[in-house]
Amino acid sequence: MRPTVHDIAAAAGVSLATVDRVLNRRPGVRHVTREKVETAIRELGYIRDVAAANLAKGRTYPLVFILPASDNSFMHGLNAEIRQAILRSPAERTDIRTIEVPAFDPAALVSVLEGLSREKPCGIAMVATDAPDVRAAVDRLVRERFPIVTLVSDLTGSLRHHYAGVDNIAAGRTAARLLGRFLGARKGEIAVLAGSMLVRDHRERLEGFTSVMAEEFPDLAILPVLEGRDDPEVAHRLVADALGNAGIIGVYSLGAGNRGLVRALKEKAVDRTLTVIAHELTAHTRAALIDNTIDAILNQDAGHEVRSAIRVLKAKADGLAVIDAQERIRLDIFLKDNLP
Amino acid sequence: MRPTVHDIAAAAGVSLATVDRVLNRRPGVRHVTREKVETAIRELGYIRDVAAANLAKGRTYPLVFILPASDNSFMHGLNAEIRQAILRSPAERTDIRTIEVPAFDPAALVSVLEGLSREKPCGIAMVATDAPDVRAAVDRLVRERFPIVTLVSDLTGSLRHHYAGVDNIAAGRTAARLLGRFLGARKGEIAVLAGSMLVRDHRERLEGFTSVMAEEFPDLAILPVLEGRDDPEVAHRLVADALGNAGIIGVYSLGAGNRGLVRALKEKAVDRTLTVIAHELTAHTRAALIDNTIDAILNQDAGHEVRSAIRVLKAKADGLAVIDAQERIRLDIFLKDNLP
DNA sequence: GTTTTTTTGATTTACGTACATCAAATTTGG
DNA sequence: CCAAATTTGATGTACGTAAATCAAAAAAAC
Repeated sequence: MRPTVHDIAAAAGVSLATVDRVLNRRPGVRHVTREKVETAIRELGYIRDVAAANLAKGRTYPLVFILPASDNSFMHGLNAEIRQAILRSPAERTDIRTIEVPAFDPAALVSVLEGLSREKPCGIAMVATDAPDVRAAVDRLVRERFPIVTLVSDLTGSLRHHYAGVDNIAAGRTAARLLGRFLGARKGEIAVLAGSMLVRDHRERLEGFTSVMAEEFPDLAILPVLEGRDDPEVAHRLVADALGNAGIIGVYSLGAGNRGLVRALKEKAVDRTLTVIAHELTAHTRAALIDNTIDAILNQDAGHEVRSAIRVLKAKADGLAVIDAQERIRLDIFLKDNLP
Repeated sequence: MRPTVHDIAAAAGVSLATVDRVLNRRPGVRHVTREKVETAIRELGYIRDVAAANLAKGRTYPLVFILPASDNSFMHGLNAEIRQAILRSPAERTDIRTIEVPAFDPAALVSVLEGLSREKPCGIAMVATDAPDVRAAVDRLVRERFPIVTLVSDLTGSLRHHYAGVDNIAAGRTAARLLGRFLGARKGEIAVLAGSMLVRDHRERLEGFTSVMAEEFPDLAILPVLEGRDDPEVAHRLVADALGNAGIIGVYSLGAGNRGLVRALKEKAVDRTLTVIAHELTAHTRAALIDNTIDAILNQDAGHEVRSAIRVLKAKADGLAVIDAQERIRLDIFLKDNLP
């Protein structure tokens, strides 16, 4: 049988109350006594029964998710996954609240973060906007012992405990290699459609993409980036215009707004064999992959990201270890054959 | 606050004991009373606190993993992941035992399964060998209310509750499309290295591969399958021989034993531009991907499979729902850029 | 050595559920 | 209508931990 607090007390020759004081870092224990207890804990291999502890504490996990108010399929999906998680709240003892902040607005994000230090959630998940002020606010909260994970978009250089999202540089590199290999020995130009270069994940994807293109596919020239602001209408216009250029043989869409991209491709490129790689599996991109308008989709699974963020925050709140391999968010590559 | 059994008792106007009888399907409750309680449960939205229930029951989950005694990297990896899970046992209240059976030996597997119905584990995970006897044995255990999940290799047509593994037909199709697209417009022959056509997952991968090749890449001819028995030495000999054929421009290795494949490629194909797709990310295939000997690796994550199997078995044992999207084992596609 | 402070022990209640026991109430059969 | 059988209630203990109280013991300060 697994040892309990009683066994520890007996082994250390102290009372239950003292063991409790040590376990829960309560004051009033002499150093030598604390050592005795800790030795007993180590020797018996005691592990606190988290379920029993949470029961006794009546613990719940108030969590806050901070999301940008962006109107695109991916963010809608992310929201939906958080709602699913809220439905599971009773069973998971979580109490999840979402806060929407204007997208790409560091000041707004900072003020929300500052408000949180009064509210005392036991964990914060946030889609980070990359700015020095935000980094400072996050670091401050971490120092106040709030568990924080970044979601989808990271805040490198900050003290956040974990990042629940894909490696966007790797994603861009992968897109480049797929596109390059699919195009074989052909020469030509590549159009790149992004949302905005103000967003870190988009910048990173582009960075990864261009570096592999430059290193390994010198016959493919990358045209100036089209910034579609994740808006289908804007994306449509930009892509439609760009396709006037007959030298384009490939397209990489690294942001959202793919509905517009697909429409432009169907209107302007029926007679051409374009190779197209896009991000995020949505109803539109899925249909386009199936009808061969798109050749491959790179995806991050919003459901996994949300569940992982919750697991990590709970573990941090309890001071427990996380299974790193389990929490790595993988880059999904979908061809028409392995769609879920 | 979440309603408790006390609230249910009060709402239904019965005693705690009666609520308990209803909740735990104990006898001695009149039909009308049972209805009253069930109504109260529904109306208050009562959900049993599984942690408290397990605490009270002193519940553990004795689980059995049945694995083939195969000596290849993938099975070693799977074993390692199960050992990891065993290390987590105290925290997860599991009690995991593994049983090795001779590979590809339905009779041995059946006799192990029959032995289990006496041992009463609360769940069984097994790498299935595809045979009618096995199917029958599994169905028998399912009828005796044992939760059963198949691992890595499925047993379609049986009553198993869940399959923790990838869709191998989709994997084969994906391999074909990747290979076809990478080869572009080139014509030539494709060598296929398998472990054994007696294993269902290998048969399915081949089936998916050949069907996409036939449909979409008619210029590529598939040579007769080389059966390497997942053995590096055999694989090396077969591939080295096959590479005497100068018409070969691509290789698909759908089984294990890739160490031999890689060695053969390095010896015989230095001067040629072969496109190679292999299964399972191991130290050898990873190195080969990085040095461009292999172009893409398809992988199933053994850690995810094991953890998913455990989660599903526990949920089934408790009669709880599983999050389907979370338990879908995805096919990983690795290029050298998105290696973990 | 006495007082003050700090440390430790003993004990109790609580969390939400499971499960057992025994008595009381109700229903059923004859 | 009575006896037997069934159903229900009341109650207590247990699971492993948290957290509180108050008394007792030990250590530190004077």
